[in-house]
Amino acid sequence: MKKLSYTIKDIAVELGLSHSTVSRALNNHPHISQQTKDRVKELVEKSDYRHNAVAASLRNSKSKMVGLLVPRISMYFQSTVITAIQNKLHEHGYNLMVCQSNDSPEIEKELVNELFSSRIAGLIVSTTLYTTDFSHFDIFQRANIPLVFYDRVPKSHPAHKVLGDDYQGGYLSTKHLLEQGCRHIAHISGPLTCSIYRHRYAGYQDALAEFDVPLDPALVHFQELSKENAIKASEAVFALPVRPDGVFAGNDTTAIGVMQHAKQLGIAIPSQLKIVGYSNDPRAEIIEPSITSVEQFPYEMGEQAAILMLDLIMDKISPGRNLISLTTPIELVKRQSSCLQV
Amino acid sequence: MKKLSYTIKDIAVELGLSHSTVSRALNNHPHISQQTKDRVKELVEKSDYRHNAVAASLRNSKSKMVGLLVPRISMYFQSTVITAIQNKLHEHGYNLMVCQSNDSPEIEKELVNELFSSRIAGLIVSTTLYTTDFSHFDIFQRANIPLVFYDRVPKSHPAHKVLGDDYQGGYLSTKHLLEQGCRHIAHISGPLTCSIYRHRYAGYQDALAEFDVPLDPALVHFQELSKENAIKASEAVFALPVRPDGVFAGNDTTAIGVMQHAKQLGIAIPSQLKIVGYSNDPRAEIIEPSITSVEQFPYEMGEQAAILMLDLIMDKISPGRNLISLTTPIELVKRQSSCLQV
DNA sequence: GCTTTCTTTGCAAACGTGTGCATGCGTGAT
DNA sequence: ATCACGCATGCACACGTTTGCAAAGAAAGC
Repeated sequence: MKKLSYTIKDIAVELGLSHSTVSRALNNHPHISQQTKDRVKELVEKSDYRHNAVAASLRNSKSKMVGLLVPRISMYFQSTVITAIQNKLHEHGYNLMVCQSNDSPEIEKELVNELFSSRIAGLIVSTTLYTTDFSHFDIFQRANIPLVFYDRVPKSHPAHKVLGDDYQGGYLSTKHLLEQGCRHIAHISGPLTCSIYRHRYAGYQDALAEFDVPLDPALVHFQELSKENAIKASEAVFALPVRPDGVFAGNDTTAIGVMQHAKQLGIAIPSQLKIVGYSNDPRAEIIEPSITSVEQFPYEMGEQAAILMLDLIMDKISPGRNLISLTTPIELVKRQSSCLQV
Repeated sequence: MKKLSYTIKDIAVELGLSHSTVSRALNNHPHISQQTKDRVKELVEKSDYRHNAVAASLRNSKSKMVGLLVPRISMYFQSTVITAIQNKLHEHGYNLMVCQSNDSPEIEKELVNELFSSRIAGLIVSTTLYTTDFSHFDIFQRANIPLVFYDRVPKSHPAHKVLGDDYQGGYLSTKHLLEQGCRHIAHISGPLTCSIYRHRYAGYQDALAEFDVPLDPALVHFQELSKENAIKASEAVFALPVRPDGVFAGNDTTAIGVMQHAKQLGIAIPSQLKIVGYSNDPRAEIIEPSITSVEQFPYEMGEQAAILMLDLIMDKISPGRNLISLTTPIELVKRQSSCLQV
């Protein structure tokens, strides 16, 4: 009980065996007698010996760790996805190494290399808002290590993807506002370098076109979705000669910011202004009036990404050229902010 | 460009050097000529070689990975702490392996062993609600691997700790309600197996005593802090012959549940009932009326835990005897739910 | 009793990196 | 010419585990 670390050699000498026998006993190798296995496992149980995953990983060139690279851990959507991924991986004996890029492409690139250094079994990624060059991820594909993108995915980069139906989210939100009578719908969303915002914008455009409502560039804002930016954009659109009667926001933080600003201006919601947010943040149903939002089912999305990753690791998927792209459905949750009657 | 993994040997033969020279060149060893270092680094730059942290970790018995074990990732408090820890560790070249126990002591024990298996440089833990036996953590101390608990910490187990001032939080919350005139203050909180709830309860008791208000056992509920449980406890206390005029809730989810239930009963807030929550969840300031809550500064707490961990790893602060216990202050954020005037 | 077969175990190499020690080379002093 | 010395590099082993192969012993068939 005085050593700092114990190895299979220690228990081998203790039992008068070779370390190979101990290794095989612990791995339930069929050529080892039951008696020996029992002796080994009994001693291991009551000792401070713990399997050294580092040594095993080196020897096998196999790892039980999956990397996860996200822009920010503490956003509601992301932390729920992480929860799901962690639970699902743990079910299958895998661990998770979590890194955050803080939406900086430089940090992202650095972390990709660090994660590769750790010889992880696979990498799951949601990119930064500004990642347009995806070549730093290619090392994983060249090394034949599974790589799965989710939510924020590369534009035209060949890779496995799990994504929400952002086009449909944008389309349904805008259509809903149009059906509620809105004709001047502002769109305050994130930078178009990012896949999800491009798709939502496309849905917004198509819905407008369907209702023969012309797109007014003055009503469209794209920037990082902070509360401050939300208020700035809000000030801009409410200063226009024709005030908007609807807002489709890129997330719920923005929707909340717009709503609070509108309240200050004395604009009645939903009668004078209707608002739709995105992601169905817990705050959306708590605020008054409650905010209509697009549910993305982040837990299910995380599970899908994890399952896809596990399948890729286990080689259950033909390793050839077939790239998998899963789209998880969204659901428009209608609340008071956009409907006179709910 | 056809191999799957490259090693220092590959670039050694490419340059006509030995792998030891390459290793030393990459580590900036002083005995290697600048010319050789440049040649090595140039080739490494343009190749697919990446340092193998697994092999280095085995050779050095040193790791650049810190483990984090939390009950649930996606709670606001925890995900903020994780964000802080990850950022701080990354500043110093360390990575983070995140596991969640889902508040199950069995899973926690299992994960502690898995984390040890990965030969992490240190472990940061917030325990489950029900962990009363902490012996599964001892292996880290016996192996001289830094171990830091935060928030939910062991009762009388010798270990480094970073904790919020839960006693003060409980005391100030209750005192505030008393000062606002409440005399029948319900306390709906988490299981007393968990340190933080014990401390908050002690603060609650002391504040009551200070105002000569007797503790009414019927007003005190301890269970897992879900919304469902909040409503159940709420129903119980509002069915009492003397209705409570104040509620000190163990978290904001509970405070929200109580508030919504009270609204349904037609109880006016804050005039007939005053409510204080805990953790200052983003929802607390958004709901109407906004909820008074205890800010725990989770980002600062995470940073402190990470800094302490890094100090332990680097300085090897004599890990046996001097146990460090840091208490981060709290702040009562007064809002409409508890004050007639704000 | 001898050979074959099966069961159980040990030996030694390998994974990729880091490092103590030895080695070789060039320079300058004696 | 010899020696000492500093500099740059190579050799070989170690970290702890897994695994192909060999081997020893027992059981079984002739």
